[in-house]
Amino acid sequence: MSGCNEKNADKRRKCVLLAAERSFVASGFHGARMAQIAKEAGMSPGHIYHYFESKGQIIEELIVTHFAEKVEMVERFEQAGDKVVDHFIENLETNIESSTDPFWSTLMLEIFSEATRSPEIAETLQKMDAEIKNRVVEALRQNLDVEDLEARLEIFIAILQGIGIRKIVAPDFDHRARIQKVRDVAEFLFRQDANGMRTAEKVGN
Amino acid sequence: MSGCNEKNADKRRKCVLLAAERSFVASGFHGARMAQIAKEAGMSPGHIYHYFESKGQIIEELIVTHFAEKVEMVERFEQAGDKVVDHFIENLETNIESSTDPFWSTLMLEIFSEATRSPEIAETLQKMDAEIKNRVVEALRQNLDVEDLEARLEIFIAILQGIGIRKIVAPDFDHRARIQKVRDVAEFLFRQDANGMRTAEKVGN
Amino acid sequence: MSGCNEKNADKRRKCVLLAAERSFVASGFHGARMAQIAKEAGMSPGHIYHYFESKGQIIEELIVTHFAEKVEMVERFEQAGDKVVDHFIENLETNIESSTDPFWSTLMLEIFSEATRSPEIAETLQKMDAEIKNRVVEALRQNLDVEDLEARLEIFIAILQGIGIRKIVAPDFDHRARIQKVRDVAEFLFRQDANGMRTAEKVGN
Amino acid sequence: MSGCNEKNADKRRKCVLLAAERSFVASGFHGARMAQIAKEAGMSPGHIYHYFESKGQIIEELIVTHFAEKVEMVERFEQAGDKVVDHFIENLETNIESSTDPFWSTLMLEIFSEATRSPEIAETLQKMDAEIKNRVVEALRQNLDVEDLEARLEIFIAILQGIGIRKIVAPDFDHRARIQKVRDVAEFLFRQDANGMRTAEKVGN
DNA sequence: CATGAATGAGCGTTCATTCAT
DNA sequence: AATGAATGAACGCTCATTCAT
Repeated sequence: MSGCNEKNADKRRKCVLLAAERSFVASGFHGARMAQIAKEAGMSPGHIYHYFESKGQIIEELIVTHFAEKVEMVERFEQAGDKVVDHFIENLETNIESSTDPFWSTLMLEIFSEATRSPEIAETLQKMDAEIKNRVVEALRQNLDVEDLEARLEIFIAILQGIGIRKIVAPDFDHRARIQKVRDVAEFLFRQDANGMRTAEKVGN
Repeated sequence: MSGCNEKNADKRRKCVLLAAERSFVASGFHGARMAQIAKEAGMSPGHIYHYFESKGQIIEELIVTHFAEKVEMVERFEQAGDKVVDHFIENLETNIESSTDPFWSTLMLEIFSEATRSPEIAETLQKMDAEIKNRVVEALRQNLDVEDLEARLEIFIAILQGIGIRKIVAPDFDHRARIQKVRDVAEFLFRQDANGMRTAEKVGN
Repeated sequence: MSGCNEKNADKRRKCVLLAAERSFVASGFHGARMAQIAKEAGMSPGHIYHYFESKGQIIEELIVTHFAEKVEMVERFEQAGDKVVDHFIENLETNIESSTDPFWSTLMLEIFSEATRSPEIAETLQKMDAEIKNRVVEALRQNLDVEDLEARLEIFIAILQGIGIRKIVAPDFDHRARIQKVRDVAEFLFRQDANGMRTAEKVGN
Repeated sequence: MSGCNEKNADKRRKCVLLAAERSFVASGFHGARMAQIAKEAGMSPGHIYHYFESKGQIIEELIVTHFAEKVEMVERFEQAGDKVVDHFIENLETNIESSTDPFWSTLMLEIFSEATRSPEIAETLQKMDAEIKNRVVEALRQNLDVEDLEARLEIFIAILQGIGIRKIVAPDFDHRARIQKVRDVAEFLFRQDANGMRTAEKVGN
C-alpha cells in the first residue's frame, strides 16, 4: 500500500513497525498477516525477519513503544510544577485525543485483549500502567490525600480507556460533547475545591 | 470438562453457546478452537455445525445474547418510574459488578476488538449500544436537557467499559475504592442537583 | 503413489510409517516432504498429524521400530543354545540381506547421519546398539574370552554396516561374492577353532 | 570463527571449501547454512557465489577432493612394489585413523547419505570408488586370483567404512581393540598365506 | 572484488469445516 | 441426531540465491 523507500536500516525497521501498526489496527494482531505487513512496509515477507525475530516480537515492541510515548506525556506534566492540574485540564482535549484516537484505541484493544491470555503481555502491561499511574500521582500529590487521589486517577484513566472504546462502539456520537463532559468530570475529580467543597455542600443538605 | 446431557435441541444449542463463551473468555475468539468448544459442550466438533453455520455465527449470537441481557437490565430501571436515578445509584455496585466481572470484561474486550475488523459485528454492536442508550435516556430524561443527558450517559458508559479494562490492567487496585469513586462521579453526573445546583454554585464563585 | 485403503486407525498409522519410510529412503529425512509422505500414504498432509505430532516423531518411531526388529533377530539367535555360532553362520546370508537391503541401508545412513548432530538420536542409537551387542555377546560367550569376543563382534557389525554402504557405493559388485567373503571372515572371527586352536587343527588337515 | 585473509583468488576458493567442510561436519549438508559457511570463511554470503555456482557445487567439489586424497594414499602404496601387503599392514593403524577420524566419518556419512538421493553425486561417488579399488587391486594383484582379491578388498573397504560408523554409534568402545582386530582380519584377507597357501606355510613356520 | 540487504518459493504445521458412516 | 476421521487452504517462518551498490 504505502511502502517506504528509506535506505537507512533503522528507518527501515521503523517502517516495519509502522506498517505492522497499520495492519494490526486494520485486522488485529491475529488477523494481520505477515504478508500483509510486508506489503504494507514495501518489502518481502522474508526480509522482515532481518529486523524482527517473529511476529510476536513486533507486537511486543509496539506495545513498549506506545507506553513509552505515554510516559513522555506524563513527563511533560511533571514539568508543570504546582500548576499541574491547571495544565492538565487546559490540555485535556489534546491529551484525550492522543490517548483515544481510533488508531491507538484499536491497538490498545488488541493489547488488552491479548493480555487476558498471555501472562507475559499482561505483566508488561501492568508494569507500564503502574509506572504511569505512580508518576501522575507523584505529580499531582501536592497536599492531597494520596489514597483518594489514586482512586480518582484510576477512574479518570478508566474514562480515557473507556472513551477509546466508545469511539469504536458509538462513532457517530458528537465527540466535542464527549470531551466537554470529560472536562467536567476531570474538574470534579481533580480541582482541589471539587472535592473539598463538595463535602461542605453535602453538609448543607 | 463440563458437558451437558440435555436431549432437547434448544438446550443443546444453548449448551454450545455457554461452552463457546467459556472457551472465548479463556482463549479469545481466535485462540479458542472449535475442538475445544466441542469438548466443553460435550459433543463432537462436527455436530456443532448442526446448530451453527460457523464459528463466526456463534460469536455473533453471543454478542446479541449479551446485549439482550443488558437490555433486560435497562428494562428493570424503566420500571422504577421517577425514582430511576435513586434506584440506579442505589444499585450501582451490583450494576458495576455485573457489567465488569472479569468474565464479561474479557468477552467484551474480544467483542470490541473483533468489531474493529468485522463490519458486521461493528454494526450489530453499534445498533445494540444505541438501543440501550436510547432506552436509558428515555428513562432518565424527566425534566432534563436530553442532549446533555446523552453526553453524561456516554461518559458514564465509558467509565463502566473502562472499569472493565482497569480490572484487567490493574487487578491489584482496591476495587471497593474504585466503585466508591464511580458512585461519586455517578452522583455528580446524574443527581438533578449535581448539575443544576452546580451552576448556582459556580454563579456563587 | 501407493496409498492404503485401511479403515482401522492402527493400520492407517502403520500406513503413514510405511509411506514415510519409502519417502525417507527416496529423499532422505530432510529431503522428504510431509506432502510427499501424505500423498504416498494416501491421505491429506493435515491428517498425518492425527497420528503423529511432528515429522520428527515419525522419524524417531521409525528408528525405534527398526531396532526392535534387530533385537527380535538377536532373540532368535539366543534360542539356538550352544549351536549359536553354527546357526549364525548357516543363516549368514539371510541375516546379511535383512541387515543390508538397500531400503534399510539408506534408512540407517540417514539415521547415522542424523545422529552426528542430534544428541537425542545419538543417545537412542547408542543405547539400542549397545543392547543388541550385549545380547549377542551373551549368546556367544560360551567358554570364550568376552573382551576379545566383543572386539570380534564389533568388527563384524562394522562389516555389516559397511556392507550396507558398499551396496550404495558399489552397486554393481557381485553381491554373492561379497557374502561369501563375509562368511569366510565370520568363520575366521567366530569359529572356536578360528582363533587359537585354528592353527593346530588346520595343521592336522 | 576462523576466517582466512588470503588475497589470492585460488586460496580464497580453498578457504570456502575448508569452511564448508567444517560446517558440514558440524551441521550436515542440509543443516549447514550458507551464512554459516560464509562467516566461517570470513566473507559475505553473496561472495561465495563468485567461486561456486551453488551449495550443491561446493558439496560435489568437496567429495571429489576427498576422493582425490584417497587416490593419493593409494598411489603411495603403489610405490611399495612387491612389498605392498607388508607395507599396507604395517601402516594399517595410520590408514585406518586417516580413513575413519570422526571428521571424515561424519563427512562421508553425509556424502553417502546424499548419494542415495542425488544421482549425480551417486555417479561421482561410484566412479571414484571404482578407480580407487582398481588401483589397489592392480597394486596387490601380483600372483593372486584377481576376482577373489576384489572380493577381499571389497570386504576390507566395507570394514573401513563400517568402522567409521562404529566410531559414531559406539564411541566408548576401545578403539585400539578395534584396530587390532582389523589387523587380524587384514592379515587373514591379504597375507599371501592367508588364503589357500596359508596353512602350509604356517606349518612350515 | 566484495558486500549484505533483499527476495520469494516452499517448508512444517494448524484448524475451521465437511462428510461418510 | 451424532460422530470424528479427513480435508486442504493458509499461516509464520527459513534460507539459497540475487543484485544494487
